[in-house]
Amino acid sequence: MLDRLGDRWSVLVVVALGKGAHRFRELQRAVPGISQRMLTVTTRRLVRDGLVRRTVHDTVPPQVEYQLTDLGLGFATMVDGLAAWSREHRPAINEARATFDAADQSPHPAATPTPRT
Amino acid sequence: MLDRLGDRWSVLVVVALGKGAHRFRELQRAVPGISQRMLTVTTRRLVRDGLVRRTVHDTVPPQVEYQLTDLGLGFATMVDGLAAWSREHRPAINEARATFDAADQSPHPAATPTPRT
DNA sequence: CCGTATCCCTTAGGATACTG
DNA sequence: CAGTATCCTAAGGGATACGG
Repeated sequence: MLDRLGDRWSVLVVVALGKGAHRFRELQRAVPGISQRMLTVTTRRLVRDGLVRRTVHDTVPPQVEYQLTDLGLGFATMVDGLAAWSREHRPAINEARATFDAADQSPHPAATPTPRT
Repeated sequence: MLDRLGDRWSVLVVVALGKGAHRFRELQRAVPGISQRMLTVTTRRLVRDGLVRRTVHDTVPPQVEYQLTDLGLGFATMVDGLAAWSREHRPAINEARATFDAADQSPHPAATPTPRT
């Protein structure tokens, strides 16, 4: 499944569905920036992997509902763990990036005695 | 960091470094299939994010060592959790895929039975 | 409303060659 | 050994238009 993680949209859709079942349009609004095409592609992939169940209500205006399966729920839980970790450590990462970027943007200052503090 | 997860090579490199420090070439061998270019790109990204520390030993044949920082170690732990989960559930996912694939390949047995081999 | 199919552009990333 | 730079192809993904 590490390859499914490599799929940015899949992760976001799973997170969105973790908050409850959604219809197609709802889901699109719940995942800002996703195009109609990618929503279709992503949902199909998730359904195929057994992480999401797709229910079609054959009403007058077509209505399709997407919800996590037990498997998908487990996956969502794992992803939430990752998300929590990333939130917790984002500051540290941002600091590391800032330090790194500052470092190689001053290639040749007369004296750069490792400016610390 | 969810975007770093979306980076397949980053994950694999972190996992490899989770087993100990490595030199450039060693790392390349430890991550089957990665090209020299992607190894460079990936390691730089990880160093920038503060997940990996890069140590240059200025010996006659250049020698560079990569190792996880504490931050990287925490990340590696999370990823291991994911990997464990995926291993545990791979059978279920494969079954779901097989079922799905079998389902939409026999839509209408009456005519045009989708000549497959 | 819920998709599917087409066009098209941007990017990831492999192969290769060269420097320190 | 450890990269860096260049080239080039394939895949990802947005915009749009059409079918059920």
